[in-house]
Amino acid sequence: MSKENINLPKTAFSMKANLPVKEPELVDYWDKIKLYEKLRDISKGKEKFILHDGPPYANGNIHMGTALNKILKDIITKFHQMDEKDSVYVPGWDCHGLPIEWKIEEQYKKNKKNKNDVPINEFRKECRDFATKWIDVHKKQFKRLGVIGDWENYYSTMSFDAEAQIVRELGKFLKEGSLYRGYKPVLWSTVEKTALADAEVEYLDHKSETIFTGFKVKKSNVKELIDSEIIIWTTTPWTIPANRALAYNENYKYSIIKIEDETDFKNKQVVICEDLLKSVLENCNIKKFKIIKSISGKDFKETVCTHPFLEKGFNYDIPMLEANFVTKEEGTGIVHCAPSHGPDDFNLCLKNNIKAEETVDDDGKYTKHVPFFEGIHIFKANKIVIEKLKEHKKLLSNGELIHSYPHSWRSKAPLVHRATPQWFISMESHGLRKKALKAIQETNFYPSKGKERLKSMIELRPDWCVSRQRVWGVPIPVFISKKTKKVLLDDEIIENIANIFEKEGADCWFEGDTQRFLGKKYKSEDYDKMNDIVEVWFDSGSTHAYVLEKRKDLKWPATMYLEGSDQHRGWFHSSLLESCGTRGRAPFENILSHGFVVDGKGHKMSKSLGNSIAPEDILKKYGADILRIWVSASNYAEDLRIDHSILEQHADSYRKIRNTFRYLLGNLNDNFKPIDFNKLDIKKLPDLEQYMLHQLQELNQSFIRNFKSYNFHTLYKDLLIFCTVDLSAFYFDIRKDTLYCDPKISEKRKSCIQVLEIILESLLSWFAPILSFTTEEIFKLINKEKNESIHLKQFAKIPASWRNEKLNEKWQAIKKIREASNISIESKRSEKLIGSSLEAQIKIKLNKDLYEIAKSYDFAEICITSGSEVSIDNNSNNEIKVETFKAEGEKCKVCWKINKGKCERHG
RNA sequence: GGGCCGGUAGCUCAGUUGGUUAGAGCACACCCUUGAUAAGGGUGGGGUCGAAAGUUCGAGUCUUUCUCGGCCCA
Repeated sequence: MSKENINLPKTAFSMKANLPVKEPELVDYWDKIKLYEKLRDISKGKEKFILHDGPPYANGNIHMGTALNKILKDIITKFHQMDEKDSVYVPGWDCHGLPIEWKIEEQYKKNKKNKNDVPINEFRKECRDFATKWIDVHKKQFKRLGVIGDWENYYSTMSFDAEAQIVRELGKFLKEGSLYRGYKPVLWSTVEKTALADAEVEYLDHKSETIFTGFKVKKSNVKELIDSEIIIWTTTPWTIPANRALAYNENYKYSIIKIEDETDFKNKQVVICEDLLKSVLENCNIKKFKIIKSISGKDFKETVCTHPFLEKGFNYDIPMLEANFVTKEEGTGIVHCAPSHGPDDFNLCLKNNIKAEETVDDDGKYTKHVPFFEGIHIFKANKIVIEKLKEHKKLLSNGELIHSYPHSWRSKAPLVHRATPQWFISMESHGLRKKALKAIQETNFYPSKGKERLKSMIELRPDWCVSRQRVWGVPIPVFISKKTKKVLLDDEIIENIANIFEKEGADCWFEGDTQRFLGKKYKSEDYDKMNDIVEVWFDSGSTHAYVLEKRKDLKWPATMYLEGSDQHRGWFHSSLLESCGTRGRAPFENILSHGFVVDGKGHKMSKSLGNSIAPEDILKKYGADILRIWVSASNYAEDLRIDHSILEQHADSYRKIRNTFRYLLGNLNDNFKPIDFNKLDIKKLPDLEQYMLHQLQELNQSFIRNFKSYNFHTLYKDLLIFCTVDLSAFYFDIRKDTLYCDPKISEKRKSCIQVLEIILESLLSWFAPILSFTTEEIFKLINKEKNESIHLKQFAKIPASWRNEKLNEKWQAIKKIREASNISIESKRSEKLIGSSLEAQIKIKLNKDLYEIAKSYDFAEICITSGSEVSIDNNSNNEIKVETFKAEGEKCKVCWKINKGKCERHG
């Protein structure tokens, strides 16, 4: 008999995947058949699963983090879609904000153009065009990853309806009274001339000039303190001119000492925290001194000092105030307070009725409120301050310090705290903090540790500063009365502004007629129009209002928000606050957060380390399905490692899975007839087939459990092990004989084919959310119908009746015997007595219990040998004993089994 | 500098309330197969659980310190 007469596998599904070429074709196919529309059509009326997209910033090519995020979202939406839900995914983009503004400014600089010469709306248009361009690039890149969504009708924070709704949302806070105009120190960049958001700040090493200086006591309840100098240490000498107070800790002890060295401070009494005395004296190189008195921090009560620059016109009182933020970590245990240049200072002074005022202007120059220094830039003031202190014999010591200091992430310029008029949303005035904390309790977090993380941030955060002194954003829609200086509060006006924005976009705020915003009710000449814009976190924090609520295909609240774990402070945070402030609850029911992409060693990716890896390169070399496997196989609750060797491993796994499908398809000759699982009479199937269906049922159980709890790496691992261990090394291997060598009409072979069909259909559906391209390739091969897609299907439904615990126990025993047989066969193989296992004949001796199970099975078939004997062994302690002999006789030309006589099947 | 999270075989991950020689898949080595062949099968080696100290009869699993890494904050 020749090869033509046995049933060898035959399929058009090649082992060479060629994903980088085939995947883009499938992307086109999905476009062509309008997959997204079809999905919506077939899902009408079903329960909605809404994963609301956190908008990426429309700037630059996607990186691994973005790819991870989008693939994870896609996997989840597909899982729910195939679980019979209407799983709608609307991608969105974050468009306003400083980074884009900066890009355009950079272009101006290159072209020697001055931003101030350009009409504001021309500038805004360039920003808008820039964002639009990148949305387009991102869209293509995301689609290439296999992400299915409403790409035609995406949302963006710069669309007119978004800009209008952002105004309405702000209006709600304004009306309520929780949006207020405050005067607070914020981190300010004198280069960009704006306040910066937390996210725009980065901490870099910075060399600061440090000084020890003294404030002379003018009034005190402790007589030894009078005329003593209270010593402070600061790393920002330029804030000395803005000093208004000193802070001490009432729990500390302080020493009054008399300096006896030959210095400017000779015979002066100075005050330093007792525990810091040694280090301060060392730093100031003071050798000779006398301790006059030790006092408690409490004794500073009602003490008043004078300013070191008293003689330069700084003739106001400097009170000493109690503050628990004073620590013994560094300095002198007394902290100088400039309320316009530090949040702690500001709060302490506010509590004690010392108002902050504008001491430094937008450019970083001292204002008229500061005597002597007016007009000097603060970054040039350190030297002058030091010089003048010296001149007035107030400089105890000075030096330099390299420490971590806030910088602008764009310009890298050091930042300063500066009190400016800003708009805030109060955390307390209307119970926002309380509402938000309650909303967190009502939300499910994956992984659960996210809950605590978000909670602790909300508990501690200060009021939300929502204003920015920039151009590219949504204007804060506020008019202030010229006469009363009060904010105009009128719903009609807010709605009027929103309506105009809806039609024309927010650009119209900045030029043209102001009166039309005010309608007929108010006169524009009576009001000042604010020109601040809203910070971008408010934009994206409001997406639930202009996307979830506005679109009929979505629902509010969303089922899930999914982002990187950094968004606990970002989008999760701002969305929570915005929604709790305006609607009293969170805009999401579940939050899933994922870790960061790091290199193979767990280090963050950076250009300087050269350990980055671009999605584009992975797509070119491996294909999106490999990247999708990487996402599925990694534990997103932690950081996700990636490098070429890790991808290589996953590519190997991919080949195993692909080969499993190839075996299935080959034996079915690419002919697939769906089977009604419920009508299948499994009792008519051979024992092994029943067992495989039992396994499939078990796999189905764990599959459902794992996807409902978003445990994808466990889910993927289960599927992979099923392919390699249960199918390839077990079922497929055993059934090769039947499939290849039995006639097509054989019942046994037909049963096996049925089971192969069931396995193929099940695996195809279970792998579809992960291997979106490969499963589609297979699906198209076995489904000749046009315009169809695996992604329009649902998960295979495995009847619970396929579960068979008794049978499972039996097969566990059989597998043990099979293992023992393999070890025995291997020993003969290493002796070169046999090669293939078909050259072997095995004798199996079992204890009574195992014998009862095994006696009715054919172990030649199960162990793929030419013969087997099973007997009971009452005399041994071993439960299983296997002996292997060389099979004797003739090799059948068809099934290659060695028989003493003729082959039973093939003559 | 502070807060939170994490460090189990080369890789990706399991390890229930602390309890027998720490598991799986992949990778690796060797062998077999050449009728799943840019495949398949078998056997096997490999971790003392980031480090140290402690609690305990007993710790990967509890405590402390340290270390490395990540995120957030200053």
